[in-house]
Amino acid sequence: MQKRITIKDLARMANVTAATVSMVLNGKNSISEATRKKILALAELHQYVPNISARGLVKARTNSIGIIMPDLVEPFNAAVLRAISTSVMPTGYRLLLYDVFASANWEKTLYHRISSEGRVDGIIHKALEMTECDLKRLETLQLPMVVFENELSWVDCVAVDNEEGAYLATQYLLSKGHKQIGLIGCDMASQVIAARVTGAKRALREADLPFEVQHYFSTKSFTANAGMAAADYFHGLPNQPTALFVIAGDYVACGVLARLRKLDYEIPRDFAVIGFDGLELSSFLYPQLTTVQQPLDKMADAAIELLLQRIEERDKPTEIRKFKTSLIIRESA
Amino acid sequence: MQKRITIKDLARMANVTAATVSMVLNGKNSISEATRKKILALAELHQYVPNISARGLVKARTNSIGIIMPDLVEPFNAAVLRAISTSVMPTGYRLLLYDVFASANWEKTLYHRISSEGRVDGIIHKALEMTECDLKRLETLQLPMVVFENELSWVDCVAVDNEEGAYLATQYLLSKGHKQIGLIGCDMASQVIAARVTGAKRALREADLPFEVQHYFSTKSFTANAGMAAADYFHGLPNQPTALFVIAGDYVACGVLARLRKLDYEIPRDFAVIGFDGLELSSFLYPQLTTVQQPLDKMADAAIELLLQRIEERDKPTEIRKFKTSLIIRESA
DNA sequence: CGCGGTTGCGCAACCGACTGCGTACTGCGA
DNA sequence: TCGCAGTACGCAGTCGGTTGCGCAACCGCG
Repeated sequence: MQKRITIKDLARMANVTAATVSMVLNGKNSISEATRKKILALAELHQYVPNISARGLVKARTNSIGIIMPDLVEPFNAAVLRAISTSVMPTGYRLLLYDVFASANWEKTLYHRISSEGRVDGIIHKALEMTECDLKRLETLQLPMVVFENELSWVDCVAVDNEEGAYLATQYLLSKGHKQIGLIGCDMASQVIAARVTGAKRALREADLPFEVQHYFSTKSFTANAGMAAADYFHGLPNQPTALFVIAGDYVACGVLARLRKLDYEIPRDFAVIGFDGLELSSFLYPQLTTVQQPLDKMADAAIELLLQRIEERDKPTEIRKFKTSLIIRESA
Repeated sequence: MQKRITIKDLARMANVTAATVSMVLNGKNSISEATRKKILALAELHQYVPNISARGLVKARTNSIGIIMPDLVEPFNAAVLRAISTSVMPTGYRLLLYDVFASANWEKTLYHRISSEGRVDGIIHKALEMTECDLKRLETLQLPMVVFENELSWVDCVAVDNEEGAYLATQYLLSKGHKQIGLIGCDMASQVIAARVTGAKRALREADLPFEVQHYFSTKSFTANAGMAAADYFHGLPNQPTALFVIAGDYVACGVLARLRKLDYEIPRDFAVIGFDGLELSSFLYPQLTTVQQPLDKMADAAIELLLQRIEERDKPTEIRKFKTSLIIRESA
C-alpha cells in the first residue's frame, strides 16, 4: 500500500509551498490563475484527498455528527436512524453511531466521552428514556445538539404533536361507536406518553365519557413482548374495553395483536386496535394496523437542519419544531 | 463553553511533560509508580479523554470503522447493525454508518468516497446485493474489509452455513409429513439464496421427493410487501404445496403470514410456514414463526475480530468464518 | 570512590493541514 | 525612472498527541 499523497507532495510538485496549495484548495482568492490551475490539475491527477485528522485537528471540525440511539431492534428506532441518515448524507456530514444499547455498561460516561473525544461536531439525541439524571448529564455535553422526540426548553428539539395525534385517533375510535377505550402506555418516555394520554383523555371528556383507571396499562418497555403482557392484562379484566389504543407504539401493538389472536379474539370485532408510529411493519401485520403516523422524514430533515444551524451559530435561541401526525386507517379498527 | 482539557494541561498539573503523560496513558513501562499514579489520578479527576484527531494524525489511525448497510427498515439489517455495534463498542472503535439506502443516488461513487475520505480504518460490508460490477468496485477499496453474509475468496468473510440451515429446516418439514414444499427466495443475494435452495433440494432428494419448478417463487426484494406477493402466487397455484419455506427471511415471511390469513388460510393447518433469520420479530407474529436462526452476535464478534486483525496485519491470508444455524421450533409449522 | 548498567523523564522532532503576517514582485501612473 | 498599490506567495507557528534519543540520577559492585 503506497503512502497517501499529502499537501506537501503537491506543493513540491507544483514548486510552491503547502500554504499555497491549501489556499487554492480552499478557494481563497489572491492566487494567480496559472498556479491555481496547475495545482488543481495536480490534485486531480493524484486524487488528492485531505487528511481528515489533520484538518480536524486545526479546524476543530470533523464533519461528522453523532447519533445517540437506543435499541435498534425496535423497528421505530431503526426507522428513525434511516430517516436521519438519509437526511445527513447529502450534507457531506457522516453519521457516527453511539448505540446506548451496546454501551449499557459504561453509559454513565457516554455523554462525556462523546463530547471530549472530539469526533463529532454535533449530536442528534434520540433516546426517549430520560431521567433527571440523564438530563443533568446532557447539559454537560457542551456540544451542539438536537433532541429527537422529547421537548426540552434549553435545547433544540424535533417532535410530533403527540397530544393532537392521540386526540384524533381517539376521536376516530369514538366515531366508530367505542365507548370503553383501553390505553397501553409505557413506563419509559414519560413526557411523550403523558402527552398522548392527555390527548386521548381529552377526546373522551369531550364526548362526555369517563376514563376508567383500570383501562390504562403501562408496559415496562417498548417491545412487542411488553405488548403481549398488555394483551394478557386486558384479557383478564372483568369489564373489558372494546378498543385498545396502543400509544406505546406499533411494535408493542404487534405483540398485542399476536397475543389477542392467540387468545382467540377476533380483531377488530372483539377489540379494535390502533397503534402509534406508522411503521412500515404495521401494514404487514394481520389485520393491517390502523395507526398514527409520525412524519419521520420531515422530522429528520428538520433535526439535521437545526443541528447544522447550531453548529454554525452556537448561541442562537433554541427552537422546537413540532410536526403533525396523520391517522392511517386500515383494518384493525 | 470551557476549553477541553488536553494532555498538556495534565502535564502542567503533574509537573511533567506531555511526553510522560502520554507514556503513562499508553501503558508504556519505564515510568515510576509514583508519577504514574499521580497522572492516572489527575486524568481520572479531570475526565481526560484524548483528542481523536490528534492521535489519529500521528498514528495514521482514525479508530473508527465504517459499515456499509442496506435499508435499515428491514429488521434483519437493523439486527445486524445492533450486533455489530455491540461488538464494536468495547474495542474503543466507533462505527461510521454508510447507508446505501440513503446514498442511493450516488452509490456508484460510494466505495471510492469511503476509501479516499480516510475516515475509517476498515469496513464491514453488509450488503447482500452484489453484482459483478459491485465486486469490481469492492476490489478498488484498498481498505481492510470484512464481508458479512456473502462468501468471497479474496476477502475476509463471516457467514452462516446456509445450505445446512435450509437442509435441516426442510428435513423438519418432511418429518412433519409435508411432501410438497414451496420455496420463497429472492432475486437479490443470489449466492446466499442459492445455497439455501441447494440445501432444501438436497433434503427433498434424500427423501426421494421431486421438487416442482412452480413451487419456487422469487421475490424482488427482502420486504414484507414482497412476501405478500409470494403468498398471492401460491394462493393462485393449482397444485398448492402444504408447506412454505421462506428462505428470503423472516421479514418476507411476515408478509406471507399476513397475506395468507387475509386469504382465509389457517396456519399451520393449510400451510406450514418456516422463516429464515430468527429475528426477534418472528416470535411476535401470529402464529409465532418457526424459523432458522442465525447467530448474529457471534457473527458480529467474529467480523470485528477479523477486521481488527486485518487492520493490524494487512497481508495475512484471508479467512472465512462460517457459523451453524439453529432451528427454532414454534407454532407456524 | 569510581564505574557500568538501569530507570525515569525531558527535549524536540514530527504527523498533515491551516493561517496571520510579512515580503517580493508586478504593473501602472507621474 | 521612481514610487506606490495590490497581488502572489513563503515563512513559521499551531492544533494535541506520539516517539526516538539522550541526559541525569540512582543502583550495586569491585
